[in-house]
Amino acid sequence: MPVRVLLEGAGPGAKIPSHLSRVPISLISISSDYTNKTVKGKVVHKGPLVSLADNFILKTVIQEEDSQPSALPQNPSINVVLLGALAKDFSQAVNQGDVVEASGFTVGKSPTVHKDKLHPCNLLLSGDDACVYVSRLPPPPDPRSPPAIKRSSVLSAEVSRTTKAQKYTYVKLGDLKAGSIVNVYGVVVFFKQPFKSRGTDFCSSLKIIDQSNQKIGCTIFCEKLDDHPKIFQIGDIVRMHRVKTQFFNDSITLVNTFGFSVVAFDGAVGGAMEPRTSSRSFHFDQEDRRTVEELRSWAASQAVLPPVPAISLSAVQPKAYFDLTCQLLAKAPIDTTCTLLRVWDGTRCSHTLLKVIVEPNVTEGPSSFSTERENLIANILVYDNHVEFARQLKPGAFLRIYNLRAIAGSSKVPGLTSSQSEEVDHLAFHLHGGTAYGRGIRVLPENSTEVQELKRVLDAVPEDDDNLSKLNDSALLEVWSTPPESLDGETVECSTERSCGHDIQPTTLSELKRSDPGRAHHVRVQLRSYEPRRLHQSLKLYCSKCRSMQDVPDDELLAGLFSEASRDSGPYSPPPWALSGRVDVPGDSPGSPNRALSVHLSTQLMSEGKTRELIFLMGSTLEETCRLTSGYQNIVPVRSSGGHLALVDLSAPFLFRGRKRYYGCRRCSEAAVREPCAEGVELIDEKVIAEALGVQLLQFVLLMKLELQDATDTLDVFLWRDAETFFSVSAEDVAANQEAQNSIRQAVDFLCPPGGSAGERPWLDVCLTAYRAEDDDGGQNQTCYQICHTTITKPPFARSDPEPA
DNA sequence: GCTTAGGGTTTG
Repeated sequence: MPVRVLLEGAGPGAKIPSHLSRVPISLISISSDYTNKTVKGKVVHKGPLVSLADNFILKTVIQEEDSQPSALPQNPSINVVLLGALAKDFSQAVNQGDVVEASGFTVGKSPTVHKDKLHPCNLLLSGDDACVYVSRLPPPPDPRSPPAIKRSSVLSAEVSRTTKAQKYTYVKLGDLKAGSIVNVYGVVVFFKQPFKSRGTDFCSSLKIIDQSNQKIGCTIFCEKLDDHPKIFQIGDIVRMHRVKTQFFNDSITLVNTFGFSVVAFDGAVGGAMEPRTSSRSFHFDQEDRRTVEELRSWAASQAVLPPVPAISLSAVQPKAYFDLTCQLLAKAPIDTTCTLLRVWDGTRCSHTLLKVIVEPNVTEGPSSFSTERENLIANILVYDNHVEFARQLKPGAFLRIYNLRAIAGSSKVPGLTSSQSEEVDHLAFHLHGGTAYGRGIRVLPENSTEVQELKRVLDAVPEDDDNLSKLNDSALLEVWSTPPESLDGETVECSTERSCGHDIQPTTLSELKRSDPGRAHHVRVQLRSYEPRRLHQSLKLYCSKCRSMQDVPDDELLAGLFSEASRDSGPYSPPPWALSGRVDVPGDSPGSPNRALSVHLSTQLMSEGKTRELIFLMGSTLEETCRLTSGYQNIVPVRSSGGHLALVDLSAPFLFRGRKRYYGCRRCSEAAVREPCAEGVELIDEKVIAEALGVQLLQFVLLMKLELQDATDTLDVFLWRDAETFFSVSAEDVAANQEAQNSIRQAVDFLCPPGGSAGERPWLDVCLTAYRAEDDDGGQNQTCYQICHTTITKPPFARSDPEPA
């Protein structure tokens, strides 16, 4: 068994072999030998198990665990690619949050280092030597925790749970009876972050609802914060195991009981199914996935959910209560009941922010910032019970602060010296004492979508010394933010243009929703939001034959496939039409040696002198293949299989042409290595080669879901068939070059500025078609909308190219 | 040892 689960106290044999010694992730490098070495880390990302024709591959990211909690904002993380049975076992046995130790790995260069900024190397685990150990250790000793006997009982409960593979049943909230122990699912409509109770535990308070429309209050007592529900916002979905029902004030409430566990999920329809849990093992199958999806779509269609009060600093108005997602830059104690948190979210508040003077030398983090930066920093005063929590926060942490109050110009702010005049109408922020209204602070995990989104906004803020582009203001904004005065009015300048030629009057979204499908419509709208937020995920591979759509594999996965393909090169006989030889691949750095790889060429092409037009290349790494594209127009990677030449698995590109890579459909291709017919063919391109190889060529497409908005309603529409027209970019270019990717990012940021309010979003003239489509469950027909014949005409601000002063 | 809290008409 390549994945071994180690449990403390499980006896000999459940130990990592003593001849192995551990290497810190930070010290991993290409040149060293890692025989008898291990790498240990916490699984911070676990990718899906990808099944290939005769293999499995899985990508994960592990992070070095520091013995001191939260010493650094980020410990070193490294990509790990697992292949074969190991990938399958890992997928089943290991959960995000587990600590794993790997041995028998090889070290390669990480092809995604520029994108993910993780370790420059990756680990490849494949073959018999590779092994992953999963540590299921009890929690670190805690002075307040009960003696070991309790821990061991918790641990044995854990073991029996994992071995039994229990099937859980869930009770609908409308069917709860007092005096039983149940498992439930629900959508969160109210929550309080865990707070210290008067007893021994922290207490979380939730209210959840489900399709039975019954709202149920839940109280969770746990000593460890990590065992509490990880709720980030209203609409999140929780699954709780082993809660007891009891009557209080004439209604049923839920309280956790022995063996309690909870998993939380983002509530967004179509969002990631990333479980938030501290459980070391938990059951989650297709049925659970469906339950979460059903709750998501049910909640989305109901008006039961209170609005999420999350806004950015740019949208804050005096006296408002709101939730803020932000990064902590610095903090300073004010007095025993009050602490100052200095935070930002990358957006500029439209009101001047109050400055708070603190005593010198008490600030943790930078004590001052540039004037420009100061204008983006909100000063938050947290009081009473929150002071204790704030003390544990480290500058750099990403936070969500709930029920913040914006207060204009109070001269009574503690720490404001008497010599400082009252600053009228300057906004300060208060987190009042107590937990009413869910007041509290939560540290958001680095890998959460919330933090990813925030980082994107923060990254877009110009550097400190920049003489800040003044493009972002008045004159332009006024043009963009003027709402349409009438639907046919010419008063609004729009940032898109229709090219459909339909002679129809613009309609409102609410009218459009009432009309029958099968027609085209013109609307004037703003872009309220879009998915996927990570734009590279909008690039897909589409098969025009079977109409399937799939994600584009990332380089980490591809590198693993190439590495795997080069591993098992048994003897083979090249096809009769091929001329075989060797090609020198230069080393990747000046000192490193060249490698000679086997290549096969078409005799016919050779005879025509076309030696550089097409090679079949064996045993290359992904990187080497890419490097050779400068010398050969078409490179088809091949391997030996069953004594013959075969294509590498169709999960990998079957063809490299310059920076472009071409994929084939695994379902519709009957691939074999054959000689292309080059007679009378001007240009040997992907189509010629795909045809020769029996490959059904996949097409790069862009697929996004946009939420449009006008004064009457909002509407989810797809941008797919005409996505290239919309962005004036080809999907193939997006797949191959960064500039095309950037142009989409700029366009989207222009249509929907990060952190921007509705007033900052330009108006768009859009042509939509409405059509009936079967939904995923196969039964119900639903009306879908697609943007067509529409092009963005206004170029985004050239932020990187400010006007000379 | 088997409590703790049980939202909410919002302080500084």
